[in-house]
Amino acid sequence: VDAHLLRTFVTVARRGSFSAAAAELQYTQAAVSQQIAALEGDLKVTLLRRRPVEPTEAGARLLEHAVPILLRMDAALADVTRMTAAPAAQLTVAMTPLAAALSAATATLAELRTRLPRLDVTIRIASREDVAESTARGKADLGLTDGIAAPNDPLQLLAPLSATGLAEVGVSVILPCDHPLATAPSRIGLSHLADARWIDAPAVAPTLTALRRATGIEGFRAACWYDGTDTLTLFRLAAEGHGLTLLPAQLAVNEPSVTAVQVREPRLVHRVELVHGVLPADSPAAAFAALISP
Amino acid sequence: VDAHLLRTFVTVARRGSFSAAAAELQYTQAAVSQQIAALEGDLKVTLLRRRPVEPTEAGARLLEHAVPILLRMDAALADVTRMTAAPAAQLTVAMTPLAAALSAATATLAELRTRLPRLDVTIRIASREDVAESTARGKADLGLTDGIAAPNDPLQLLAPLSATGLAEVGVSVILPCDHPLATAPSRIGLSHLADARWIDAPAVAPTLTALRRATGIEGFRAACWYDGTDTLTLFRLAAEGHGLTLLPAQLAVNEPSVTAVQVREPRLVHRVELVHGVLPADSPAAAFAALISP
DNA sequence: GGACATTACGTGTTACGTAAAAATG
DNA sequence: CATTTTTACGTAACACGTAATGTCC
Repeated sequence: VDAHLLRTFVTVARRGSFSAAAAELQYTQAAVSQQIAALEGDLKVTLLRRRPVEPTEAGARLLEHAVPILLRMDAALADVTRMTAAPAAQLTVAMTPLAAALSAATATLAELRTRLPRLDVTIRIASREDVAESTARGKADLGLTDGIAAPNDPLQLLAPLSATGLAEVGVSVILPCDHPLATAPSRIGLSHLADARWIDAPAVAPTLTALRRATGIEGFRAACWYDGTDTLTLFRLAAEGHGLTLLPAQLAVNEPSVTAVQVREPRLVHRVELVHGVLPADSPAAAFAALISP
Repeated sequence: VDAHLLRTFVTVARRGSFSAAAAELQYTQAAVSQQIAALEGDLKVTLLRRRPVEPTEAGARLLEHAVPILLRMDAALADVTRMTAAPAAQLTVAMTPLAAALSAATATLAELRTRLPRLDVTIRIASREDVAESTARGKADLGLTDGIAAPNDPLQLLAPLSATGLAEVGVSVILPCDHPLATAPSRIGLSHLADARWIDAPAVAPTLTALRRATGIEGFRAACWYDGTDTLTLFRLAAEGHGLTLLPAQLAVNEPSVTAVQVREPRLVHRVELVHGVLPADSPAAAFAALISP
């Protein structure tokens, strides 16, 4: 039961093919076959059905563990090596679209760029998963992520990272201007909207799963899916009545086709957090964190 | 960067000795030395100071990752093998003292014992860490743990386990009868007590850390530590004025020397959760879970 | 000097690649 | 029949044990 057997198992399951996994991992097909056989022999369970290659029930269960394990091993490696690595002349910050919009991060990075001209600053806008994963794996020095939560509650992140809260703003329901509720009282309870049509836009807005968890209400079923990261597109979908979505009011002020109605109950905030592994002293990453966190 | 290098590293760090770790892991001292050398070579960092053997800064950081990684690997192994293993004639349930007191678990187990006389039922009372860990590792089939949280909020468990809430009761401050607050209004706000003397009894009562997290208030400093698992002893310590503690009121009714004053604010509950990995259908564990959960 | 960690060296196992066989659609 | 996985086998690397050497209280 070795770690890199898990890695090839995960790769085979993801790619759905022994040969493809072998190519990705720089192995022979035969080697991959042997590794899977060894793993199945150790556990005395069939993990994959062949032709087509897909995980069995036991394999699926193992995947649920293996993916976080491998992520954490990469994080451990990145964390430890970062402690000794020379302070790089490079700073990569990954952030979700809303984290960028709701924090002073991009402005602070611009400031840092002028103050340290020799520093190579890179910004990566990505989904929440990508931000957490690339920060944990050390592909980014810092991450900025967002989500909804009760006031002062930290976000629940999957990856093993330190986190500090940066900002909290109220959340609002984005409605088409001609929606019946748009002219209603300026604040609204979410419980009345659990049965409405919602847009699931996990890369931009809070996920509906997070919404259910934060409110404790089932419902919030998706009528429309949007996998992109563009806020404008999301507004247009909302304006055209494809469903509701939850965004900070300040983002909607310049959008004439939609109205933002603040959520009164339950008490929720849209929260931005800075996440990071080890921050070596005197590193650009530590400088940025110090600039942005107070 | 192999998993079992991590295992020997953790063992060496815990035991504080290469030879002791070698004895525990059934290796030669030389083998352990080589493994640590290999790990340090891979990471290009010194992980341990020798004589005395203690982790360096980098080593300490690695430990923070390594321990959960190894726990999760054991959990993965236990989970997958449990899916195929024959339904055992044995049922081991680990629980914290308060989980036992606040749930019908022991009664249900007694019932199960009479209904399935051939079943070998074992109860293990242990600390929260032990319950979580032994359940994750498969040493126990099920665990019952407790803690304080906001109403309907799940407990935050470290181990990778499924959890279902079983019970929630109000929390009360346990005071000596002659305490000034004992005769005061029957409900009290916790914020007034942040600066009081508290007893840290992590195995029985909620940990003070959990208290700070749940209330968002710093403070709750310990004036007295109790590592045991006995509720009566904790009551005596509270009665003698060594400090306050937080327990469900119903446990104090038969204790003449202490009074329980319910906590009014913030809204907190003492919550009991059933935790488990995979529950094979038709297993005694699944039967118990079905009996106790609705 | 004694306990403990490291280095040196020999050996058995393992893990991979090449190549041939089997299986599946 | 072609593509993909499995099996067979040779080789090279590795990881461990034994034993000798080094090092710190």
